[in-house]
Amino acid sequence: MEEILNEHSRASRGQVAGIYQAIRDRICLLHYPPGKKLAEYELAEEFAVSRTPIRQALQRLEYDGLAEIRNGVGTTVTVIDRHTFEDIFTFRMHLSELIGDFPAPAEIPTVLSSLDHLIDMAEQTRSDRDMVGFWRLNHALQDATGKLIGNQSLRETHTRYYFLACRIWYSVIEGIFDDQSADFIIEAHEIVKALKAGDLRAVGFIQRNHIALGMHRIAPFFRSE
Amino acid sequence: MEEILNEHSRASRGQVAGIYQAIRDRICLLHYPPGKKLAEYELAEEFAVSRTPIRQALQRLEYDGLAEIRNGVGTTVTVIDRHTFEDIFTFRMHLSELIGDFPAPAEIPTVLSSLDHLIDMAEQTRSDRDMVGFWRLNHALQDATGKLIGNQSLRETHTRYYFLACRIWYSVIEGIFDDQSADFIIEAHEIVKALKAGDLRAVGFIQRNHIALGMHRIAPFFRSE
DNA sequence: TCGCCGCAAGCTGCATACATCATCAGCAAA
DNA sequence: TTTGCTGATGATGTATGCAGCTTGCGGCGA
Repeated sequence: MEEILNEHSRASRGQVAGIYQAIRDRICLLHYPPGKKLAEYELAEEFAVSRTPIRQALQRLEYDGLAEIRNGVGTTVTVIDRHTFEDIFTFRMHLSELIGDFPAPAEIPTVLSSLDHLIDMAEQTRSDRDMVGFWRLNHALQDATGKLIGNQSLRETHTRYYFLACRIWYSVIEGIFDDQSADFIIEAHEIVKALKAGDLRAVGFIQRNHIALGMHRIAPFFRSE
Repeated sequence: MEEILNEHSRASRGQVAGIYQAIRDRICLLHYPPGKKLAEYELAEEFAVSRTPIRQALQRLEYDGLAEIRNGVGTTVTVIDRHTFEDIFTFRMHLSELIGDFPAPAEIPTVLSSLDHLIDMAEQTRSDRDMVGFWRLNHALQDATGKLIGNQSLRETHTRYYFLACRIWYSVIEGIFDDQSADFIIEAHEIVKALKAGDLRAVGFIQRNHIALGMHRIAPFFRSE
């Protein structure tokens, strides 16, 4: 399988960042499902580097809560139980509510144009049932709304827990794709409307409601497990 | 100079955690002031390990936002400007407000007894003008309130940004010790009262108000710089 | 005297070898 | 049959040497 993001092509400086991102994306896309063993030596061979930068990337992933390193045993992708799942989604809902408390730092027209583009692509991936494309659009939406957050700490945390959460809904995306992609487009449209009205607080609430929708949509899959 | 927390005494297992904690505490206590160079080789010699575990600890500190690693230059303690300072404190205020939204996971009586003990010690450090002791009590209060947070993600974030913030007020503690220590004791008492009344939401608001007080107390020091 | 170029020193980034730990299969004794 | 020991195995943890980057100083030329 090809790389989702061909980031680890740059040669000397900052290999770790690219490797980290590549592995993180694989985890989020369930190419590396929960419980999957992440052997340092194998990854080192694949990325054509030594174990050292791989270890750095894995340690960052552990710090993110995406991987678990046990001495003498190995590194595995973390398994998320229902309780943790609800914790993360609930927390993200609260975070989104805070967005409106800070003035937007980015230029609104720039964000609006990227949102327009994003909506167009979303219509396409929806009709194509392109899961990976849809997943990347979620990244893009996350990126766009992140630019509207006027508090650096909130923005960091917002991003951090997005990456913890995105792989969860991706694990059940097959069963909820129609609803989820429809809501995605609605969400993007609503955000555009809110932005045009200059109502940043509404953006946060729209996102919060959307996270809640996703949470209730995913929850049944956890109960059945 | 002796270690503040003698954590790096344990031999084989998890050296990194102890080293990380030791360096973090030094940064928070301004033993390593902003801009201070953290040379891997020196630290390796001091902790009697190789550069490898030192590098791990420094990378975690960088991820925390406490250190900055630049290739070919060195690792330095980050400098916090006024804007970042306000971002962090404001965000922490919002986080504290969320505490009341989740049921307390810990047993209240346990927390209450540790708070009682904490108040006694606070009176002592206040009359002794014991800055380091006071700093450790802040850690303890952070720990105690952390046990009241019923959402793991919120708890993690709460702790994370505490460590980013605590070194800031410590840098000006000399000028505000009397006010700060007095408020600390008041805060602890108020939290005890709120807990006895079963009003967890009040705990969050008390903490929020206290963070705001600290923020306004520290802000003038930034303006003069 | 001023400015530019190049080299050298010091630091982090990376690769590699070795140490240590956790696990389990296999065997022997109760 | 069960239990407990033991050695092999494969993983991560650590030490160390070298490569590459950044910076500053000194020398050289205008």
